Amino acid sequence: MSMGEKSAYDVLYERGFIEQVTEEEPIRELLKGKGITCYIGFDPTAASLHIGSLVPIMSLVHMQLCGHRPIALVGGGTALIGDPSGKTEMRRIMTRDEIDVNAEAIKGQLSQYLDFGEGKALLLNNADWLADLNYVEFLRDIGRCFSVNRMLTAESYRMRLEKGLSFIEFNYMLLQSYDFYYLCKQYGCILQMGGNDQWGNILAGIDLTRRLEEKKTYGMTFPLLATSQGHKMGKTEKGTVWLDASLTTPYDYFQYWINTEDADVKRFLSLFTLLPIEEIRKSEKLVDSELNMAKAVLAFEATKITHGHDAAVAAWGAAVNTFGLKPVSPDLFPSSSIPRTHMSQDISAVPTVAKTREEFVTGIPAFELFYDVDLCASKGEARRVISQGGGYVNGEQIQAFDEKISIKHLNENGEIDLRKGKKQHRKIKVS
RNA sequence: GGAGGGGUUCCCGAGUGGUCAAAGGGAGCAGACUGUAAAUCUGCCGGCGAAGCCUACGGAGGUUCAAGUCCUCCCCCCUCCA
Repeated sequence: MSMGEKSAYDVLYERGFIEQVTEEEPIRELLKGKGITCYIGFDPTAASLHIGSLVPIMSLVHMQLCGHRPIALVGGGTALIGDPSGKTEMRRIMTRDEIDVNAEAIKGQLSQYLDFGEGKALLLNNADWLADLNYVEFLRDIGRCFSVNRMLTAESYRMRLEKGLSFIEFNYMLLQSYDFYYLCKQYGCILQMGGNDQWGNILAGIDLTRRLEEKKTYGMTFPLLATSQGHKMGKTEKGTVWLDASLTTPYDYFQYWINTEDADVKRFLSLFTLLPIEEIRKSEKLVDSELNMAKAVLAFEATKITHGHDAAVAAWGAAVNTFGLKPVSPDLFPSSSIPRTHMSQDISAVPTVAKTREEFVTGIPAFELFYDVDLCASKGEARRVISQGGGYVNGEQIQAFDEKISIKHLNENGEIDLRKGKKQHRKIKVS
């Protein structure tokens, strides 16, 4: 490795990934080399990962880029139990089938980010070794290594002792510890990473591995993702932004990032893009329209990583057309592949609904159309929104909620542009 | 197993038998101001609708002209005691 090259630790540190490590110096040394095997677990509690998982995912991406071997562990087995960490109450217990379906979907998603080619990374499911454990054997071999007294002092459990904690959840820590032990033994994994709420579970795994294998292992946690407003972006929050294109379109995904608060731009560029940190640092002093360009770059690069270059370009193009997004100056973020000039009128990324010409001959009341194209969740909401001045056809504010939208609103391309508020567009293609 | 306290609309949380689609806060949506930002202010915030109707307060029954509010049984959660 050449002198100037950054180690994985340096990269993760300077990009703001590291919240806590078990032992800073040894880990720093360890990551200077190559071929370290590390792992992060992903819970298959939903059919798709969401933005909250992006920090762990990106950390694995960096590890791989630095020549290490990440293991992405889908928690098909642990999900059967339910992790109480960071939860204020017990989660619904999921069925085996639900979890299996989710686990498969998540495997596919992780493949978008990591190269699971031979020896480069591993994609495992802990159901493979947890589901068939024998209870008595497990208690004798693993259970004896855990002190209940000590477990009760863990923050994640202490919190739950106020509200109630079931025995099944109390065992989660043992299973996750067993995972680490297992991965260490089978794959030589010596570093477990995860969100900061995983700190207790990670420490427990390190202890177990030392007791059973007499091997030294390490842990690292990431800050839990929140906006500078303190809003969580977790999956239990409203408005979840999924990584699956069918749940959150690339266009909406792009829009999510471009709406980033000013104060978060630099941090998010560091965490969610692969742009060189030196270029990102320069974004700190950007203001006004240049800061918005930085947001465009953030949105573009983040969308590219998740949905690919073409989808990112399409989403960018739609933003240019719809919001008059300015092209990014060539001297800002030179490493970004964001298009720097306007291109042809491609706003295909704006959700489009096909309609027949007949439907518009007599005209359709605006509120019904808003409901129909899914801009509003109910006709009642549509009435309210339009009555309050939040409805637009072709950029013109709609005056009455039952105003008829008809063929006279068609533009030269045979389209009608509907808009709710400032940001939510829907295009109607009439044929 | 015993005693007590709870389960309310997306979340938290108030709720005297009628004036409860249900206070208040948060989230969300829209308007103004802006930079597709934040902050702030304003309006909205179960569904369908012209009035009005329908669906909701853990579940099932019951009392009543009328029940989130009373009774019975069941389910779940919490606290203390065993």
